[in-house]
Amino acid sequence: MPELPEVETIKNEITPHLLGQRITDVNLLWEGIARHISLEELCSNAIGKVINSISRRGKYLILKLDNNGKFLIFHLKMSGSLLLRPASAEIPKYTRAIIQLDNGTKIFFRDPRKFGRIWLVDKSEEITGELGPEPLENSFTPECLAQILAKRHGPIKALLTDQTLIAGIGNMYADEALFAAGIHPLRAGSSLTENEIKRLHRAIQQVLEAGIYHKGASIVNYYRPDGSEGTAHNEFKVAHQRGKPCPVCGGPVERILVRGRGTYFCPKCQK
DNA sequence: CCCGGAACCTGAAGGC
DNA sequence: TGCCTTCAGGTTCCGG
Repeated sequence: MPELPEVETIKNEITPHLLGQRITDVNLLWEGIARHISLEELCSNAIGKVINSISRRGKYLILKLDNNGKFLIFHLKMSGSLLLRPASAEIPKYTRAIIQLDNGTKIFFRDPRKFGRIWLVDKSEEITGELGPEPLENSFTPECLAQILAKRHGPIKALLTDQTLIAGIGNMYADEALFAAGIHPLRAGSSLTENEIKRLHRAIQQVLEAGIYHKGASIVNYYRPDGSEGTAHNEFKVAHQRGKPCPVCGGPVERILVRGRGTYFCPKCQK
């Protein structure tokens, strides 16, 4: 599942192939992927335009188009991936959209489950405006995290994955961060001590940076733009490790549901 | 405002 | 072998 480290990896790896390139064609194999705009409007606003910057905000990928200053925005949701292939390549299975560039590269937006979306907007904030702070930016401090958690009584696991509170953390990295900080996923956000918040803040940054360093986690349906897999999941200590020994105490990793989401943790190490 | 649960989707996995 | 049910989770929407 693409979360912040996966989308950051995709951004880093597509940038050299996309930056400064002109879009020569847009093809939708499933029109629902761009349901917020008509096909005609999407094509007329994208074809002929040059991609002059590529950025990430939370789990969104943002391409800024030259000439009209509009933004082409992707969200891969749970099962999406972007593959870059030569124009002559066969269309990969589950391709929902194809964007052709004038350097001969095709961007294949694959998405078996059809959750992914494409938007074209005048201002990127129309899509990303409600997102919380970027957890890897300097402005995201322990005090910032403390303010976010104060007065919130929901389980800390659910708060960490709420994109309006902090942008980019999903199910896998929330579990890893809580394990690294030694905090039980069902603790109320407001119950965390100052010390626990400091540990959690540090853990969030560490697990996300490790994820980026290992080019993302390929648990299911995540591929880098060249089709290869990331290796971050090999470093996971609890996420998707049900029944395996906790690397600290050796006890079995357990799985519970928190807000309907599978949550992996060590009941001995996380209080 | 805050919280929790259903819905959107379809491939994979498990039960019988 | 094969049909059926259940599960997976990022985000949005809706109800309490």
